[in-house]
Amino acid sequence: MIENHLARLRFRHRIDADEETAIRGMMGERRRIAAGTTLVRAGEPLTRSTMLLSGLLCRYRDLRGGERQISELQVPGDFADLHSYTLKRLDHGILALTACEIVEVPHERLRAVVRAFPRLADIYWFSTNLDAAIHREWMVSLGRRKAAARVAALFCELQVRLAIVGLADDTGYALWLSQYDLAECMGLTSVHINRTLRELREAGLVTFRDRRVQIHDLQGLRRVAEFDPAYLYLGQQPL
Amino acid sequence: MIENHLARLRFRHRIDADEETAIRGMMGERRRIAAGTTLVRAGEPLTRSTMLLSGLLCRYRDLRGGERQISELQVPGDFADLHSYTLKRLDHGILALTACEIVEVPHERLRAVVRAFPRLADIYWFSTNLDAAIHREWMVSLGRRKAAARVAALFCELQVRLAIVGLADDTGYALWLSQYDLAECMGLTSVHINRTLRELREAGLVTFRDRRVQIHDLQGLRRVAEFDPAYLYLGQQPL
DNA sequence: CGCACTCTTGATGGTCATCAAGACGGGTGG
DNA sequence: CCACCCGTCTTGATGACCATCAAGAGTGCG
Repeated sequence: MIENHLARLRFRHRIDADEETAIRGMMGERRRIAAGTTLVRAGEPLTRSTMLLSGLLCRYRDLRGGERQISELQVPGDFADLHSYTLKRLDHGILALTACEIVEVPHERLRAVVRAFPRLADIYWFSTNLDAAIHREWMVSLGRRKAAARVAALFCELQVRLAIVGLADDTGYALWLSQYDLAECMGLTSVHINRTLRELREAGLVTFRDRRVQIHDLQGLRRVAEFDPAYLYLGQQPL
Repeated sequence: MIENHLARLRFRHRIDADEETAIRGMMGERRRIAAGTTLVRAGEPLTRSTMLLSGLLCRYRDLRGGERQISELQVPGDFADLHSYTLKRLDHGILALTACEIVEVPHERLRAVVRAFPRLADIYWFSTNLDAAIHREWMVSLGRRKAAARVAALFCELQVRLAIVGLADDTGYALWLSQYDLAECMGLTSVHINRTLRELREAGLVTFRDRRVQIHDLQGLRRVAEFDPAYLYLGQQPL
C-alpha cells in the first residue's frame, strides 16, 4: 500500500526493518476522493497529515481576483502536508486534481514515531526541506524563466519525481492535468500554455496530449529548461 | 548575542530555561563578514548552519544568462541555512547583502540538542517549514501579482518579520537594499522597480529612500498587496 | 578628482494577457 | 440514439505590462 512512499524514502535514505514497521504503523484510514475535492482549506486546524497513494494533488493559493497560484504538485508516495505536523494549520489549500487514493496519518502517531526513531525525524524533516527546495526551483521559473523554459522545467521535474516511484521513464509519463492546471502552476494563462506547448512540440522536444507527457528529446528538454536535478537531492542512486 | 533569535522563537513558541541554555550552548564561532561575501556556494558540503545576528542575507540562484532569483531574505535572528542540517548541501547560494555578524552552529551540536530536547526539534522543524511558507507567498507574488503588489507584499512581509525582532514599527524600518536587489527578489528589472516605487510613493503608500522603508499608510499598503500575515504563523501575540 | 555604483527618466519592443470564436470529444438526459 | 452541454483545446487580434537600451544626474569612496 505505501510501497511508493517507502521507495521514495529509500531512494535517498537507508530505512531498516524496525523503521519500516514504525512507518507502516503510522498509517491510518485509507480513503478514495474524487477529482476536484478540496482536501484541506487554508487555515483550518489539522491533527493529521495526508499521504498520497495514487493520483495527483496540488497546493494552491487564490487571490481576490480569482487568480490561482499552484505552489507544488504531489505525486504518489508524497506527503501532501507533512508540514502541517509542525504548522498545525496551512497557509494554502490542498486540492485533488484527479481521483486519488490517500492515507491519513494522525499527528499523534507521527510524533510517537519521530520520538522513538530520531533518524526518521531527520528523514521526515529532510522531506519537508525537499519541498522547500522544489518551491525555490519554481520561484526561479516564475521569476526568471520564459514560458517555454518554465514548462520544460516542470516536465523535467515531474519526469524525475515520477521515475523514482516507477511512474515515468525517459520517454514520458502519464500526467492527468489540463492546460489550465499547467497555467496555474507556471504563472501563465492557459492560452499561452497552449502556444508554448505547440512551440515545444514543433521544436521536437515534448508532446503533451491525451494526459500524457511524451518526451522526444530529454537532453534537449533539459537544456531548454536549464534543468539541473541537484535540487531534488537524488544522492548517488541511478534512476 | 542571540537575543534576536530567542525573541523570534518566543514569538511563536514557549521556550523554557533548560531549552534556552541548550540553544545558547549550540552557538559556535562568531564572525563578521563584509557586504557581498558569498557565505555558501550551491552544492558545497556543509557541516554547520549559520545564524544571522545583524545585517541582511539572501538565498539566491543564478541562471546561465546571468539572471538571478533571490528566493528569501534573512533578517537578524533567522537561521540562514538551518535546512542544511538535513540537506547536507544546498541547492542555492547564500550571500551577504550588507556587512553582517553571524554565528556558526555545528550540525553535531544541533543534533545533540534536538535529540535531547524533542520539543526543540519540532520548533526548529517548524522554522524551516516557515521558510517554505514564505517561499509559497513569494511564488504567489512572482506568478500572479503585478509589480506594485509584489513590492508592496515584500515591504509588508519585512515589516512584520523585522517588527518581531524590534527592528521595525508601523511607520517603517531600515532596509539596506538597492533597487537592483529588490528586482532580483521580485522577478523584475531594476528599471521597473524604480517606476513601481515611484507609483507607490505617489499613491501615498510608501517611500523607499536612503535605505529606509517609510510607510505612510500601512493599511493601504496591505490592501494593494492583498497581504494577509497568516502565512507568517504569528500566533496570538501582539506585535 | 575620478571612478563605480545607484538612481532616474525616456523611447522602443517583446512577452504574455485578454477577448473572442470555433472545433472537438465525452457525458447526460430527453 | 441523438441532441445538447460543458469542459478543453486551438487560433487570431489586440493591448497591457514589463524588458531592454540608452543617457544623464547624484553620491560615496579611494
